[in-house]
Amino acid sequence: MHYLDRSFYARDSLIVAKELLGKYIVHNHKGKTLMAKIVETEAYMGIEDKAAHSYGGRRTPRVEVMYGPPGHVYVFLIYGMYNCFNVVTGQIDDPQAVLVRAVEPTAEIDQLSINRFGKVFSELKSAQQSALTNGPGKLCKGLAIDRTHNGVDLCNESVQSCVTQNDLIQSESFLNDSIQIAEIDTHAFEIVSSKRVGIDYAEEAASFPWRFYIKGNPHVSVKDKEDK
DNA sequence: CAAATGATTCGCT
DNA sequence: GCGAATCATTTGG
Repeated sequence: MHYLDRSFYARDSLIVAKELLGKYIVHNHKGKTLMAKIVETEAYMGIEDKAAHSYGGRRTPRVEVMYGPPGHVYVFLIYGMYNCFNVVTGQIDDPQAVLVRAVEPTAEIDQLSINRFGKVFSELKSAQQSALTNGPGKLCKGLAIDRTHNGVDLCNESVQSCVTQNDLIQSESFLNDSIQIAEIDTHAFEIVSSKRVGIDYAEEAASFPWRFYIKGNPHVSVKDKEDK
């Protein structure tokens, strides 16, 4: 197993979106290691992508992290109540990102279940069990990711860079709630490309096949007909 | 199954 | 003020 380094993220969003499939989000949170496999992503290509928050070079406080270095987390609030977890890709001042739309729980499933529904997994209705993390808002709730994680560095080197004790304290508290993405296994799978979800306002960009998911995976949020 | 609907906050015009 | 990279629930076939 190894954590992805910054060079992984410093590429075109379309490439990173595909290569993030099968990787694992690892969230060290309140003494537990919440972990889940990425099974569905969407690429947002920045300035020229009408569906992107950074379309046309829009640079507001909300989207500022997208203009920063790759390998950082962009979390935004959607519809007043749900968080969406994104990874900044590309280069500085090229505001691209990948939205993670669905994950498959692989550890601490009771903790994910409690975060989502306040009950352990075995007490959930079967509909709730199968919909635990199959959507961008759902996976954030399950993995305890919210806007406090906006701007967090996925390639955190804070331990190595500590000089003073104060640095160390800060880095430990950072490590207490760190997010990283790991490659753990390399099972083969087929990738389905499809239209992105929820961007009907984006005119011709609404039909670009910039959503990617693992074919046949039961945790994908929206499946194409041929994959049902 | 699919479609309709209400929830609820923030960022921007 | 408006509408959003959503979700749970309800309603109807």
